[in-house]
Amino acid sequence: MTRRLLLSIFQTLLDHYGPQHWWPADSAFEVMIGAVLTQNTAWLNVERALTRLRERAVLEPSVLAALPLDILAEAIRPTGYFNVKARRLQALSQWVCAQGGMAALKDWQTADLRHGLLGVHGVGPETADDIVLYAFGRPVFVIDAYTRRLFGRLGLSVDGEPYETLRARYEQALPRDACLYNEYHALIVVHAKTTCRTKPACTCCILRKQCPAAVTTEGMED
DNA sequence: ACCCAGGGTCATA
DNA sequence: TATGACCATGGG
Repeated sequence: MTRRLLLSIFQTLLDHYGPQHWWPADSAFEVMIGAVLTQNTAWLNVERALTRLRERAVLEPSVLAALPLDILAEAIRPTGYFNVKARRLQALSQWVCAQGGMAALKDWQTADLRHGLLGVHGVGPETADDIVLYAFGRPVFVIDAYTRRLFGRLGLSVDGEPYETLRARYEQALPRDACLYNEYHALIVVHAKTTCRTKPACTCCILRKQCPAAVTTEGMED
């Protein structure tokens, strides 16, 4: 696993798509809410739900923590899984309040933040890392389905590797830089949304140069 | 009509 | 530990 290769891939994506300035939100707490709402859900629908929450003036830990579940579920209806996510948002909001609010959480160590978030119902590894990186600006490398697919195609991982294995490997290979991880994950997502989903894409996209497998699979694509 | 989207939990073997 | 069912709306 070469740092050079990972940085070269990053540079190619950055040159092509430009800085993404993630996460799109007005506050750290809104990042947390968005992270839960976007679970297996298109971001457009998350924006609709966030707008509805804003209209109802409930985008605050103490308010959300006490909001009746049916009201909350109705507000986030556009994201799908609204009953499930209503409970998750409430659990997360109650946890934030119990820890003394967002300001108190900003003093926590990165590992404690991660561990604490993972203890909240409905917050798994990816959602926790989205929050740690994009709400608190800590250097954790987020692994999502796009990351798995891209790095898999580039020959940097194999199918079925556990989340922690991948995260540890990429964090070890790259400098521990929150700004780098921020842009890298955002660029992977943007790239995935604007490129082919079904083909071994590195043979037909801007990352062709960096893809060792492109040599062996060359000619198989149209 | 189909597939999938910036996942996670829970029950089962 | 490893699958599978389930959650559910909206866009292409």
